[in-house]
Amino acid sequence: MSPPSPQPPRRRLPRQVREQQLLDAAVAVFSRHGFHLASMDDIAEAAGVSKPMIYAYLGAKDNLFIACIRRETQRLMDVISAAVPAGLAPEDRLYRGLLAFFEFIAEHRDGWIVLYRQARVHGTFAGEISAARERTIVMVAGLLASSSSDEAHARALPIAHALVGAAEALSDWGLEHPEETPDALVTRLMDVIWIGLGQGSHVKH
Amino acid sequence: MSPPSPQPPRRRLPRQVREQQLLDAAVAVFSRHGFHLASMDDIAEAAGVSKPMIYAYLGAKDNLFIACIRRETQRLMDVISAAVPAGLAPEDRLYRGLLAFFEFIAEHRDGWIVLYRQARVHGTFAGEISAARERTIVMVAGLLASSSSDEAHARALPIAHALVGAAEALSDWGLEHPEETPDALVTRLMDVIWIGLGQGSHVKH
DNA sequence: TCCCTTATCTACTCATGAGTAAGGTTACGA
DNA sequence: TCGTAACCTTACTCATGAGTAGATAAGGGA
Repeated sequence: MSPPSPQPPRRRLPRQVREQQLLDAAVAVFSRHGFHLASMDDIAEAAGVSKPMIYAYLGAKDNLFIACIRRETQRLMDVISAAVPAGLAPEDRLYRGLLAFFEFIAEHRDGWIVLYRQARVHGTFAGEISAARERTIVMVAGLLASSSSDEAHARALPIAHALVGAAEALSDWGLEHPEETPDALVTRLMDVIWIGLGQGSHVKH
Repeated sequence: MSPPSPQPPRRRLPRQVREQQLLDAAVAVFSRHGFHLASMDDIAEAAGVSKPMIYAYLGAKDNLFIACIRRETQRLMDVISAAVPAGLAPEDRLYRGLLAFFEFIAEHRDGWIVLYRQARVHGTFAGEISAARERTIVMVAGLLASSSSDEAHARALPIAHALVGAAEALSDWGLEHPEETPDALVTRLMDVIWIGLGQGSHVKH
């Protein structure tokens, strides 16, 4: 009998590469199982590496999770910022921002939404997310307010909250309907918030 | 010196009363710490009772959590159903439904939203919540669709998702702004979804 | 060729918290 | 008054999983 194949050959990789692999694995596992049910062993296994590596590179579980959140929020922010150039009409800016958002979600299918919701729930990480979320909402409020006065902004804030909530919920729905393009999602949402349901006989058919 | 008061006199209570106390305590603790960080000991202590009581009355942790969700969703459903009598115009039905929702949240301040989000996140309980949530959404879609044809209903569904998401997000915002009455919240939301932001110069000031 | 730094592993420790066994105590009915 | 059933407790067991100590190997530079 052949001796049990001694070791699967350990490939040494430069730190930065391994780190990204670890984050990829962590995002996947956290999304699937949730923060608490995801064990460090699971993540290590998913990354094809042993547990102490994670501690060496990304630190304890909390840190690892925060690192995931940071990387993913940053990606989302970058995508949206890039999609909304200054100097467009509010309607267009809103449209493009929403489109970028829905496209991002569609690309990250499983990962993003779940990870995001995880983070909102646990008090430990809520700060991390609410900061990013709050920035988004303020930005959206900026798009909505016609004048740049403080008062206009204050009036727009709760509406921005509602709008962001609507976009999140709609992207949830979109995940269950893969045939729905991001563009179609934006149109649905814009129809409601820009035109309003009161026009004509509610939802047209 | 007085001998240490031997025991705080144990009050024996009938099962049904104790059960409700346990659920109250569980909702409070789950809301504050989240499902996983809430220990059965915490809950027992909050209820002023020892751990095995929980197991005797409500069963294991999962069961206890589901019992919390069931009781609280039922309460919300009851409140909303009662607030939306048949035979009103869609706009009024929508208005009253939303009002009931915001009022419920305001009354349950800490408890509801957090508990609810918990449940949405964990795969184990997601089914429990999505059923209730789906029912709500279908109901809202019914309010929105002008005709009762299947097609009209299908068109209204994603909008209902967005609307429910918006209401949830707005109630989050409302919790941070206690001076905001439920009625004011409904008005803000109705202004957006019924009239639309495109009218006039976006958000008025 | 031989270091020596960096990457990586195996094999633990130890706290926490779910769940339980077995027994004490109170109230109510006969 | 005396059971007896329902209520309630103390004091455990035991699995799980976070985090770590210490050894091993790979590969680039001298």
